[in-house]
Amino acid sequence: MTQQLKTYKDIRQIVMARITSQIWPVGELIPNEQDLAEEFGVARATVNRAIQEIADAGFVERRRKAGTRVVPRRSRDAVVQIPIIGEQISDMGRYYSYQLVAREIVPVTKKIAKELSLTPRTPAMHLICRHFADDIVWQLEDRWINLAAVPTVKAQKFDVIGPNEWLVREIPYSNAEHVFRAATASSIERRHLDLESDEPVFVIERKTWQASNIITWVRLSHSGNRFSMTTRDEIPYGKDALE
Amino acid sequence: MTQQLKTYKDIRQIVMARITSQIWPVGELIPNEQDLAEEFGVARATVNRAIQEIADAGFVERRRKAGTRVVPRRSRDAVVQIPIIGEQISDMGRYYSYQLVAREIVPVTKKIAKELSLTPRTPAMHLICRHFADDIVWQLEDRWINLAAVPTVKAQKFDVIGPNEWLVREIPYSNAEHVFRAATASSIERRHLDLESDEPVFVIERKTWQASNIITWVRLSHSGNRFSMTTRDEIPYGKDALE
DNA sequence: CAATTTATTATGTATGGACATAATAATAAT
DNA sequence: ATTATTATTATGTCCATACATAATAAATTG
Repeated sequence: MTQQLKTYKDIRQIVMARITSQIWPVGELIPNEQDLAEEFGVARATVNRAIQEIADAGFVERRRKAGTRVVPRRSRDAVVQIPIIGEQISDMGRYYSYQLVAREIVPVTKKIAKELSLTPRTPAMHLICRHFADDIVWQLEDRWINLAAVPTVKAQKFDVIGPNEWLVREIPYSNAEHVFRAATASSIERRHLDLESDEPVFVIERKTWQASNIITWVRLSHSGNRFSMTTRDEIPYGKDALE
Repeated sequence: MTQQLKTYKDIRQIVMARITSQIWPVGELIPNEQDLAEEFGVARATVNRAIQEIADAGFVERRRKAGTRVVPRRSRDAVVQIPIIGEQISDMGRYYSYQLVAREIVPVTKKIAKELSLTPRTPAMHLICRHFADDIVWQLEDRWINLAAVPTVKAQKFDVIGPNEWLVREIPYSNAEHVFRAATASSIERRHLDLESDEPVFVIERKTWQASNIITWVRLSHSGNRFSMTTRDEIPYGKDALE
């Protein structure tokens, strides 16, 4: 009521509603910007902004001259938040603590050499840490750090702050690759994760790099019985015009 | 060379580089739009568009009057693609096939009643299917469909096309919640997934709904030894100006 | 009829100007 | 000194217009 003129958010919301309600079904061309601008009583630039964002979110495809088309719902994306471990545990309302199990500078194994793109037997820093939620082991961290990429790491003791926290502060912007898998627990994991017999582990492996320099590789293991990852993905642009 | 004037993508790229290279470090205010517009020789609207997108990607925070600030790298997001199973297997260059193991309309169990928000013992469609890659079982699908939300499902036999494919076509735009976990194989999974002894399973559970109507709940299980999920997350706006 | 050129069209991007809005700072009033 | 008012500032949004660009359709040519 208080609102007469339509904003680009209104238009984004209306267009999105027409797509999800299949007024404009999958495969269909939607009206061009000029027509929509007239319908809504706004400038073409305003319509353009609204539909651009919908296209960025992947619901329509736009091609010059051809127009804008509703695309079939592609493979679902699930945005998984890989949380900072301490924050995650605090958010659960539990007490977080950290323990350094091992810290050594040793030649890389063949597998790690490959992961870090180093020649075999180059020295690297190897760390093993445990992360607790209320005195229950929540995560076992098995990490290798490339000394050439992060020379300052040699001065770090990691006795009070964990390597992840330190690295995020030292190298805030890096690229990453994650692998998620279910695995049978290794002997190290059985020793440190306090597992029931035959309990599987949920493993997250992460490699991070910056401009082709591989910085670190880490394997994060969790009790299969106690750990899961959840994501909730809602169709965007639902009703933020009412905000 | 061929390019004299700066586009909003150029500016986005330059600003992003200054952030990742810590010329503008975490916590710092960056110059205001007017100043940047003058520096780059463009209109303020152009700078606005560039920085808006960087803000949407979560690298800076903008507040009126206060200005634009580089934010600390928050919890990592990993965008996991939950693929359409058939496409995923074809993309691996393998032959996809599908088998319906069971199809029945039965009262829901207590657990499923909760997942689908139904009163206990309401009838629902229960399906068990197997998805193969070159005659190896790749995925076991255990699905429940809410008959009230999708009445047309009763006419579907699912003998040649899988329920997921059918549902995506029937209800293209729905919200979803995913849970990923590592689990010990159940007897059904051992029977149908062709597992080694004590091999864990990688489980994806998905619930989908549309406007508060829960449509379906599904548990997708995979061999822990053969299955993993990978994501690669790169810092955006690196060099698309060179495209 | 096929191949090439030209016109048309929808989207993509930029501009300068305008006004709105939220947050802060400065000022005035109690 | 505290509180209420007013000014200032950076971002948020919109407009009308202009021109660029990619894709397609139409017209022309060999």
